[in-house]
Amino acid sequence: MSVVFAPLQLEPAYRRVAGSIGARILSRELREGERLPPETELARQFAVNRSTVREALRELESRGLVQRRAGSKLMSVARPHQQSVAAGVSDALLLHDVTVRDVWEALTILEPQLALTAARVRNAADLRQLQAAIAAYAAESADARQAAHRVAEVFRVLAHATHNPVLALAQEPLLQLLEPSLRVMIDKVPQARARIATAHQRLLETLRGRDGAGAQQWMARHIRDFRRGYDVAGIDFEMRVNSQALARPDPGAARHSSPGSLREPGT
Amino acid sequence: MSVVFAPLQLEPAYRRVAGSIGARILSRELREGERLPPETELARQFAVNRSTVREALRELESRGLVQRRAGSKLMSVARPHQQSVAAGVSDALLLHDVTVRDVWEALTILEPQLALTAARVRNAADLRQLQAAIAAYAAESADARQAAHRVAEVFRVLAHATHNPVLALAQEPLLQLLEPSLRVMIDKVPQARARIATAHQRLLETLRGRDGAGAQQWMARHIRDFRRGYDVAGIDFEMRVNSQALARPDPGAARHSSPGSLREPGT
DNA sequence: GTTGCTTCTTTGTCCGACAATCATACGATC
DNA sequence: GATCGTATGATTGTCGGACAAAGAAGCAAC
Repeated sequence: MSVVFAPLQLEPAYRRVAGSIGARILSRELREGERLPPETELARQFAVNRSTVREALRELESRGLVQRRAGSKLMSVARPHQQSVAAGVSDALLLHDVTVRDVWEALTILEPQLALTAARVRNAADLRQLQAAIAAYAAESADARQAAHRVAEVFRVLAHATHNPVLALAQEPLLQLLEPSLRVMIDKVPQARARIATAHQRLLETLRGRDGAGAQQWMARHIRDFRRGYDVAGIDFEMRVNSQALARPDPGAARHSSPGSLREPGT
Repeated sequence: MSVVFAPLQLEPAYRRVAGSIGARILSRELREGERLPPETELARQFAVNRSTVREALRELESRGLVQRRAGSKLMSVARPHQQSVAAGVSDALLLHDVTVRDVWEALTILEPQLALTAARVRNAADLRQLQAAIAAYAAESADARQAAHRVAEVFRVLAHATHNPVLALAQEPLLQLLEPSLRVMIDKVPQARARIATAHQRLLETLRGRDGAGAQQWMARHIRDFRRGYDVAGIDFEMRVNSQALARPDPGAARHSSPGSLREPGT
């Protein structure tokens, strides 16, 4: 074993095609919304078969870099959607045996800081959105599934209020992993709903008053409450997060206040 | 517009095939390492053409759910690799116009908490890894590119020491986005290397002594130093993070101490 | 034990084909 | 003039078949 060679790797054509197109999108040479040539044309340009192009397109599609706009046949360049990216992260974490404790601990670390930041930089529109999201939670008290979803939605709006896409995207997988167990907790612990509502109100007040420290504290308490609720509900903290019912916000539904784009164009 | 219908969406076959296989992996019905049947066999079972199966496989492949093991032709079930998942997140953030400030702010929020947690739960092996990573940085003082990479590596080891895959995976995109600008900073600011080395030493000491508060403080200072370095280097904080030279840890290289699996089997 | 050969399997890629669907243009109808 | 129906062309989704290249496995030869 004195002479060693690096394993030379010839990538298959479909991956090189995907890489080539992907690189152009990443470098912004192809802009968002721009339409890709038809498959036959791509095949001609790359001098490969259409089947090869199609395999490449499937890869780009699942990376969220290209997308078919509703009612159109041609692919167009897209920016990966927050929730689909987060779904990939959730899947990965799921398969890596993440426990409820792991998710809860991450929330403990992230959310209070997030609330603190939001309290500092939030604007009037953020406040309105937060109020709306909180009201939506308060209005929905029947279905535990819905309620859990609304709680997650409040977190989303809060993250959005930080005006930092990095934070919003870092949080999203946590919410997706949290929701299933949260649903069970809300279902089993009667007093949970009221306690959550109270926390929401306090958060809204502190954000309104730009009271960073207060927001931080109330968020910390909010998250700590989750843990107590889990204990009462008899949810094992060391259990792997539930794979069955992963909460994926419906990508086709634009009716929520949830931000589809990570950052609004005007900022 | 009184009568409305939901748009009925018939998914194409290749996506249903991918979904079907993917669901079985997610539900752990197919276990990691298990080999998938050959494409022709899959085509037979799903009663579709092999081309269709191949398109489905490309999607699963790019989601990291299946993988070809070195020197094997058959696909085998895999767990998405931390760094490939994070690369997807990085791409998304890049295209969403994330600025250096956004990344730095997220680091400010996440890293001190991460250090605090690591100081609490780290074990002897973590300490050794951290020491090794820090030594690797100290040894490499020529190439700014290498140096930036080693700094990121220290962060990775630290996150690993929290024994929480969620935190490790949340951090990874930040590191990938940070590295290019960090490289420039280290290159342009002579005193940066020494300051980083000092921070590393303090971090190591505090972790050794399980001094959570100390670790938190030194990490906060470490990150704050980055900002000062950026100012000195004349890096515009409002600039979009550099797309060209995204730092992707070489996936084929297992020589680092960096954890390939998010969670070690024994935990 | 290594080397060389053969056979089989499986993938990567190609070619050609066709129905279904969308875009567009052009009349026909009210 | 606006709406509808229809013809036409472009494009995708899917299919069938084909073949070279590369591992895998077995077996013989050295």
